[in-house]
Amino acid sequence: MGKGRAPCCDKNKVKRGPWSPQEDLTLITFIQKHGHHNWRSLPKLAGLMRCGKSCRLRWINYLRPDVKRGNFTEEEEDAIIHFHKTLGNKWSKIASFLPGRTDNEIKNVWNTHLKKRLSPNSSPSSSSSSISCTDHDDDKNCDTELQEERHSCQEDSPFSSHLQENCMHTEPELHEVNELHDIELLLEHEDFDDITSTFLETDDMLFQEQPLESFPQYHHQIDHIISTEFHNTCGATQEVTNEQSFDHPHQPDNIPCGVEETNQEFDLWTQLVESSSPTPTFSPNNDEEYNEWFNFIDNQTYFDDFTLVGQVCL
DNA sequence: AATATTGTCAACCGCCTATCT
DNA sequence: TAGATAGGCGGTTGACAATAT
Repeated sequence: MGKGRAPCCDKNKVKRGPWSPQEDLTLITFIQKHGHHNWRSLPKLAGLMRCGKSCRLRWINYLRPDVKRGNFTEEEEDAIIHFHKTLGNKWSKIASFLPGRTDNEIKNVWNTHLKKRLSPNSSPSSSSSSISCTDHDDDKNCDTELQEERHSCQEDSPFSSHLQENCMHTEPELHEVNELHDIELLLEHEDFDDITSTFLETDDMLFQEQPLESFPQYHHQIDHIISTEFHNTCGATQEVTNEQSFDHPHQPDNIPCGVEETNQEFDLWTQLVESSSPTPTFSPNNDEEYNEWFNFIDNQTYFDDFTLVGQVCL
């Protein structure tokens, strides 16, 4: 091997730059159908001319169903400032306290807004440099402080109550909701609005049932995606929920089908993907059709045997 | 109205770490 | 145990939009 690492992919053969709607749809559809066991091989299997890393990034930062969109609330910004004091530029760790927010997004917000907000008379680095654990090689201390932070979050949080709830994860999170029972529990919770408002835009409809018949032109494709083939792909011995084909934020990579990943299973996954019918290609004829389909996909976060039971908005 | 400047954020780069063989 | 590989992370870039001149 030559000096340095081999590139993860041949840069001459992969597309770069902004993702097209068509590519987004292809990626979403593929992951909905097969999950993602191996980012490197995923683009090839999905028929995308993209680097695996690019697919992963696009999925995690933009397409993943539980990504929260929209402006940061004051509570979230305060949280970022607070945790940045403790953790420094550990964006992924800070993101673990803010459900639905990605490290990339938090980093951008810090660099574009918060740094300036704090900087009029004090240098941006001063806040973090004063904390011992910002040293990158001191992760043990950081982890200790992180745990203390989580602990303090339960007792004496500097933030509002609903942020505490997010931090504590005591209530069912939306990305965990795939049972009507859970939804009912959520709806019954007295602070339901507070809880959901941290995940959803205010005007988003929760758990809005959307009949497949509304999209006759895509009925066949949709039906195909959520067909029993999904279950077959995941293996017959496991009780499978479609939720499990998605990333769970800030936890180890989701293992489709809820099984421990082994190489054998990865090989099996690859074989199944290759042997299964190709991921449907979507060719909306116009913007309207595209938007219709894309919105529908947005709403198709969780399925339960062909029945749409929940929505996590983008 | 045209141009320059500034702000925003998605995407890329390259390094580090964990895991596998 | 060492080398290879994939995933993850933080820093940076560049395209585009918004605002100022």
